[in-house]
This record gives sequence, structure tokens and C-alpha cells, in this order.
Amino acid sequence: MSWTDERIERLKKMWADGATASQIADELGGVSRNAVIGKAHRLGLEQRPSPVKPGEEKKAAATAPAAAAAPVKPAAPPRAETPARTAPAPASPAQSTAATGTPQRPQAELQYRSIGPGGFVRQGPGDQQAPIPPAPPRRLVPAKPSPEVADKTGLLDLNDRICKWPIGHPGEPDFHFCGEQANPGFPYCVQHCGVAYQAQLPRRDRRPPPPLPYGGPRVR
DNA sequence: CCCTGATTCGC
DNA sequence: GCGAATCAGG
Repeated sequence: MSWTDERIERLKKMWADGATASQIADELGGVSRNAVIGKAHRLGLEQRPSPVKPGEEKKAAATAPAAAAAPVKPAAPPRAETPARTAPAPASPAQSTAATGTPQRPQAELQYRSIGPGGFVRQGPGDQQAPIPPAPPRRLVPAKPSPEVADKTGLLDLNDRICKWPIGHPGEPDFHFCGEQANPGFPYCVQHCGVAYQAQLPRRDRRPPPPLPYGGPRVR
């Protein structure tokens, strides 16, 4: 996905409105939170209360205080809205995480509700939330352990002392865990620790093909 | 652990 | 210019 004029406009607008980079990324789609932040900075728009910013200091800048013209900026947060607690704000279907069911940003005072391609509406605490459709009736039944996993180390067998190295892939019928004696202080046995923990090389010299397990790129 | 924005740097 | 990786605070 590329940065078309429209997408840049939306980015600017939402950024100015105080949406977080994640919200913007979700809304735009096809880009990561990092991409949004990177773009925002390249566009020059920034100056936002950052959790990591406020205390600005340099290590090597011990001397030469005169050189800097000392551009003092008040940096008054234009967004002075009081975080009025919104009563139970159910996530809209578009933004709910189906699998986990966990609301992603319940603390946000502004939500951007998509109204289709190219549009969204800002929704403040006072606004009405469209009623969410009731979930279809479901009866949950316990899964029966398949014979393949009978003797293997399953999720429920995990504890601090045994190796949690996954064998196979989640969802596969015989997915299980290593189950060996764990290396004390580590989640894996000695052997798997050797695979899991490797010296950090400079990015330049790193061998891309990452070690197992999983290895699949994160999918959204 | 989750979140956040900032920064770096290979591409 | 782009954005993943990383950093660092809450």
C-alpha cells in the first residue's frame, strides 16, 4: 500500500485529532503503526505527548551551551480534553477481535468508526453507540482429546519445570510440547534453549531465515 | 505483559 | 522515501 494523497490527508487529520498511530494504521489499513509514525515524522507533523520524549538530554553535549539558540517552545498540549470515562463502550464489530474478544482500546476517549471505504466518523464519549448485533446462539462443548495427543505433552501439562518448546503447529491434531526437563530459569530444555537463545549480531550480518518454531510472518 | 511515540538504518 | 526493528517510558 502506498501513500496516496488521500491517505496522507487522512493520516494528517487523524494525527491532528489525536488518534494514536495504531488507530490510524488500523483505519488506513495496509500499513503498520510504525509506518504511520515514520510517515508522520517525514511529513513534519509531530509534536505529540510522547511517553519517551519529555526529558530531552544529550550525553556528549556537556559543553557548548551557547551554540544552541535554545528554541524554547511551550509545547502546550492542544488536546486539553478531559478523559471523561465512557460507560461500557462495546467495540464495534469492525474493530472487535473475534478470537480473543478483548476490546483493543477501551481507554481511548475517541474512537474512529469506519463508515466504509474512504470514510470514518469520530465518535466521542457522548455519542451514541450503535447497538451491536447479538451473537448467534452457540453451545460450547468440550473438545475430546484426540488419540494422537494422548501421550504427548499438551497445554494442560505445562508447568515451570518442563520444556515448552512446541512440536508441530497449533491447530494440527498432534500439536504438543517438548516436555523434557526444562533448563532451570528458562522455559525450554537445554537443547531447545540452544535453539531459542542466540547471540545478537549486528543487523547487517544477521542471517534472515529465522529459526523455528512458527516462523510465519505475522498476519493481520 | 500491554500500550505509546521516537529513532535508526537497510532497503 | 519507506517501514521493520529497536528503544524507552507508562
